[in-house]
Amino acid sequence: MSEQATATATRERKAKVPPRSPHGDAWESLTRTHAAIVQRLQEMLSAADFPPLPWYEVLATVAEAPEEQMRMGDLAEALVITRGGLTKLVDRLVKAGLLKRVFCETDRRVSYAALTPAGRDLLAEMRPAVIAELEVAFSANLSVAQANELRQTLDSVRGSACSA
Amino acid sequence: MSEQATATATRERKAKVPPRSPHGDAWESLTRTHAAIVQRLQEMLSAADFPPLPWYEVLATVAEAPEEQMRMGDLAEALVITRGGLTKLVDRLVKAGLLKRVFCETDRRVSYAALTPAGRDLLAEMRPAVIAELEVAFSANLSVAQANELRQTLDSVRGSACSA
DNA sequence: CAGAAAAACTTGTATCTACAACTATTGCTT
DNA sequence: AAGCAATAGTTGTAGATACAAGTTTTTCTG
Repeated sequence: MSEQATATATRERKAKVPPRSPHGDAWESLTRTHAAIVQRLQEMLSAADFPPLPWYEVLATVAEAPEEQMRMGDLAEALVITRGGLTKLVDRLVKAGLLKRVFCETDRRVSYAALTPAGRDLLAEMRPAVIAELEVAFSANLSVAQANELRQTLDSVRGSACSA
Repeated sequence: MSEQATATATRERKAKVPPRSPHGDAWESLTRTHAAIVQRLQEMLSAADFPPLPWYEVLATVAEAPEEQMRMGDLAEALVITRGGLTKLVDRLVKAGLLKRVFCETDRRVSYAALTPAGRDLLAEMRPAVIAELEVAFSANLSVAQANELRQTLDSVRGSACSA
């Protein structure tokens, strides 16, 4: 069997590489679309003298949390970055006055990242710009209904990707 | 009482921050799902002693190109990374023997990244592992038909995101 | 047909991220 | 209650990426 495969491969080199699959193609489309939109957003933010995209993601995530504060570990998980990386990212936001650290009374190990007024103000400024950019990127080819459908599909995929 | 006061204060503070939008939610889902799957793939590759994900993406993209080679600029655009970044990425792959640089006869400015036999072999080894991981992540919640639909949706979004 | 402008790629630098080791605190087990 | 394991977060270091400036080759223009 592998003899035959090798012989075939010798004649037709590309046959050695397994073919693409529907799920693989969907992934390729997902990753390239993601990268393209990230690029657009970063260009826009940089042109408007806003902080980089990861800062926005932190602010937007913390703002959704109760009391506008979040445990470091939970925040890292939500953003899908490492805890070490988050520590330094939050350090920068704290230094910029956009977040403050809040220490837990009942468990001295945990610390929270909490929105400051300046952080809330900046988010309020950035959000419309980000959303406008996304509208341009999405709306041309995606109705609101389609956007919701897309979100549901992706959420379910993420559900299984995280659990396993 | 104080609960109500707190709730009101919270609501008033958050009112400064513009609300979320359907497209914004779709984007959030897209970016987090992307990150989650990347994380899974990288874990798998590292556990199997394979090179990191960007190497796979380079190999897979070059392998699809005619003659299994691609101009640096086109490759950078396809991967949605900067040309400077690609130069160094390809440097590493060349040093590992997976790619070779081919210089254009008619235009001495351009250079191609071309697959070596070792690069083709490695891709042939990695692809099944990557696809298997994606099948696990996707298949649980996505039929082949749904995967194709997802790909089409994302492709059309990318089309408008890139052109503008 | 010079000489400027553009194009393709590379390089230098500074920042950011991940990975692994480390500290401090809490929970569990006997 | 003592000691070991688990949890939460930080830090040190190495590697990777973006951004901007630099080099070489090609194209355009007067």
